[in-house]
This record gives sequence, structure tokens and C-alpha cells, in this order.
Amino acid sequence: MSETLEKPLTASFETFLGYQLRRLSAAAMADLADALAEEGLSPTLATVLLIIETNPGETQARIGRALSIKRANIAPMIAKLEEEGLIRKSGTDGRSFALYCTAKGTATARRAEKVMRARERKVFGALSSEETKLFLSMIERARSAL
Amino acid sequence: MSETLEKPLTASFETFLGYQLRRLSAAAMADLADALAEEGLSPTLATVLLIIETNPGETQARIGRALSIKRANIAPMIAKLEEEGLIRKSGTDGRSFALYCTAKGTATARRAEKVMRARERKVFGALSSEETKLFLSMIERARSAL
DNA sequence: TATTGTTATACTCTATAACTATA
DNA sequence: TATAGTTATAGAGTATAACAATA
Repeated sequence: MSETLEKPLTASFETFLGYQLRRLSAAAMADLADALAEEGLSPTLATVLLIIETNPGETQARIGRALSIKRANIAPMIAKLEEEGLIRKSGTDGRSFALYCTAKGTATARRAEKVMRARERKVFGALSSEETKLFLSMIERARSAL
Repeated sequence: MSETLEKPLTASFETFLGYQLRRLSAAAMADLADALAEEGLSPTLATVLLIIETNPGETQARIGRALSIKRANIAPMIAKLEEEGLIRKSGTDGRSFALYCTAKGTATARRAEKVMRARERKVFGALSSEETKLFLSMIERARSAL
């Protein structure tokens, strides 16, 4: 255990918000994925389930647009949530379905939301509410520049 | 073009920094990937090339640790950069290699760095230097909570 | 014509496990 | 024993293209 401290490597992108953001986002995602594994959900699947629970009767096209998930990619997610008995489709339109959580899906969504909230507190709990507000406003400004 | 405004869907995670961060990071990544495509590099490959250019003679294990890329994942990246004539390996240790940019690799790294800097300005240029500093400090605090 | 859902396919990034060679 | 590099493999997540059915 000589524990030689490793000389840190330098790089210009270390000072880039884009890079640091990406690193933090990846680490937080992995942490959340671990925590959600006990519910059998990935972070993305959890957001899909939660938004259906909060907005019953919406179509998967609208849900996809709200989460920036393409139709082609959300189709198998919806199929998986249905297979697992978490949501059900109720044909209304002939070419689309109204989506609803089952009782099991609602219970899972509530637990997943608790997990997400707990991780949010764990990672960002040290920030003041002032800082949190500023953080969100900066994210919003950055997104509007894209 | 009746442009009916789509009713926004609600979800508790919309107020989570973790979620907004992920969305911003994904969008910024896609934007950067587009811009780097003309150099034939992905964002991750660009960071690997750049860190080799700034730290000549390092091994891929140390580079991987600096970027949080696993040995198993960085091996094919190094191989690709070498195939394209951007870096070269110089055996030193018997079980590892010192990595160096070729002239072509250095030129590509410089251009890639310009592209990254331009995108950084585009996305985060509206933030004041005070805000940028605070943003970085918040990211650092969040990362230390993981 | 435009939209919805679907399938096929490919790419990027990440993760684990197992192997060889060397320190 | 620990480390470096490599290969195989799997899993998320995302992207485009094409298709049938419906609006």
C-alpha cells in the first residue's frame, strides 16, 4: 500500500462546462441506475412510467416529444412497460393509444419517484435553494442556445 | 400550418437538477458530435486525442483513469486513433506503451480543440464569468457527493 | 399529406469477465 | 499479487430509414 499519488493529467477541456457537465451527468446517471435497479427500471424507463402516471391518457408520441425520445425508440419501452404489467394501452384513435398506469404501475412509479428524489437530495442536497434556482436558470439558458 | 401549441406534460422530475442536467448534457453532446464529425472524431475520441497531445508519453491506463474510461473500453479507442495515424505507441515498459501524437494527430487535436471551444462559447457564452465559476463549483460539490 | 406506431439496423458509450504478459 | 493491455460480450440510449394503417 505505498499509495503513490498519481500525477494528474492536464487538458484544456477540464475547464469546459460542457465536459464537466457530461462527467457529472454520467456519474449521477450511473448512481441513479443502481438505485432504480431494484424496481427493474432504468432511469429513462422510470421517467416514461412517471410521466404516464402524472399524465394519464396521453399517447406515446406526445410522451416521446415531452422527453425528447424518438418514436422509434419509445415503442419498445412502452412495450416493455406493458409486458411487465405497469401500464396498459386503451385504443381510442385507431392509429394511437391512450396510455394508463395499472395499479402495479402506479405503485412502482411512486417508489421510483421516491428513489429519484432521494438521489437528487444526495447529489445536490448541499446546494442552497438560491443556488439550485440559479443552476436551473443557467441550464435553461444553455439549452436555449442549442 | 395551424401550429396548435402542444399542451406541455407535467412531471415531478422536471424540477430535478439531475434530470435537467442529463437533458442539457445529451443535447450539448449531440451538438458537439455533429461539429466534430468533420474531424472524424466523436466527443470521447476527441478528449482522448487531446489529453495525449497535452500529456505526451502517458500510458493508456493512466489516460483512462484521468477520463474515467475503463481499460477495456479505451483499448479500441487507442487502436482506432493509431490506425488513423493520429497517435503512435512507443513501447517502453514491456507491458505498457508511451503514447504520442503524430504531426497529423497534433494538427487534428488543435482543430478539435477549436471546435470544442467554439461550441462551449455557443452554449455557455451567455453566462457571466461569475456564473461560470459558480457553475463549476456546484458541479464539483455535486460530484464529491457521489 | 401528415401522423402514429412499428421494425430493422447501426453507432456511441459503458460494464463485466476472462485471458496473456509483465512488474 | 498487482498491473497493463486485449478481446468478447452485453446493455443502455440514440439515430435514420422504411413500412402499414389511419387522420
